[in-house]
Amino acid sequence: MSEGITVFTDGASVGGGGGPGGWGVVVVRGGTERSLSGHEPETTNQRMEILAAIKALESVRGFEGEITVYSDSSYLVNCLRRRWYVKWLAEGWTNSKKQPVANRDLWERLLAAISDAERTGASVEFRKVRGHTKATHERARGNRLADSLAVAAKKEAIKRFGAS
Amino acid sequence: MSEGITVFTDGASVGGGGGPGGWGVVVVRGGTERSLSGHEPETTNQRMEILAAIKALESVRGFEGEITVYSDSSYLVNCLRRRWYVKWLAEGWTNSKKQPVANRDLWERLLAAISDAERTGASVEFRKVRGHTKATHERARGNRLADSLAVAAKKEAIKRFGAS
RNA sequence: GGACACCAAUUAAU
DNA sequence: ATTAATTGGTGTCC
Repeated sequence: MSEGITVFTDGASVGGGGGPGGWGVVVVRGGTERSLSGHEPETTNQRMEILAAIKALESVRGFEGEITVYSDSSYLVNCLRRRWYVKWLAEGWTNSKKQPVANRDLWERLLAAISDAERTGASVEFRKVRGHTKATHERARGNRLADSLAVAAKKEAIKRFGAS
Repeated sequence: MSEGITVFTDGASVGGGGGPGGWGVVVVRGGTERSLSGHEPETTNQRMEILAAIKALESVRGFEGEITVYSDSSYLVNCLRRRWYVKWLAEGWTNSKKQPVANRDLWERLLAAISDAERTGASVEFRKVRGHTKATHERARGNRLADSLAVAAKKEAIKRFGAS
């Protein structure tokens, strides 16, 4: 029987606004855990949250089964669960204020990654987790791990590219 | 030639949140040092930091020359250096979260004190110092002195008005 | 108006 | 070293 994959993602950036940032991903499959992370010289917290999800899906490409992605970003999770993107696609990538949707490049990559996964036999579900919880259940632990990776990656970015 | 004035300010309060608190100011002018302090029965650390700066400027009223105010409060220093107050004034004293700006009464007194000093021929500059440093340079020493005064004043407040 | 993140600093408590 | 309280900022959407 095909066990599903559980993924935890998180992003971090200096100042929340423009600056160095990092992302972290923890992939749990069966009893094993894999983690990835990366950084960027100039980004935002939101971009890192989206990029983490993209990297997560790209890292499990070809998997046939259920993929559950946990994130503490309502920005990311609501886009998928509440299907904001449907409206964005229909309206030519403008939001409810008629402004261009931010981070369109990453949203498009993410939607493509999801489509790709589903085309090859996976199902993808996004779920919200509370960030910064002291709880001990797996979701909380996974989120903390992803957070650690993101923060470490962000620090690496600061070291390489200079602080804000 | 007119030597500048250097001022060190600090505030302290019980619990960081509401409680008794105190402030301390050290004024260095030429070779001489003057210090002031005071306390309040119910205040916050932030209010004490602002009040210390107000008291400092009021204590050198009429001075014509450069006044440098050192504080370890980024709350205080950022407001002045990053000109948060310009936005607050323009937006009717609401912050970026559309909430009323906290401690408006003290900010207004401080801005008035600065205007007053500049109107009478002084220039005022705020600078950040790291708090609780063991360094030996003058800024660190001044900050420690101001800190001692603030803490002593806070203790006096506790004695007079009861602990938290 | 609502929501979730990201970040900064200070102050304290043990 | 960790937990908790205050203040401030930006990123984004509905």
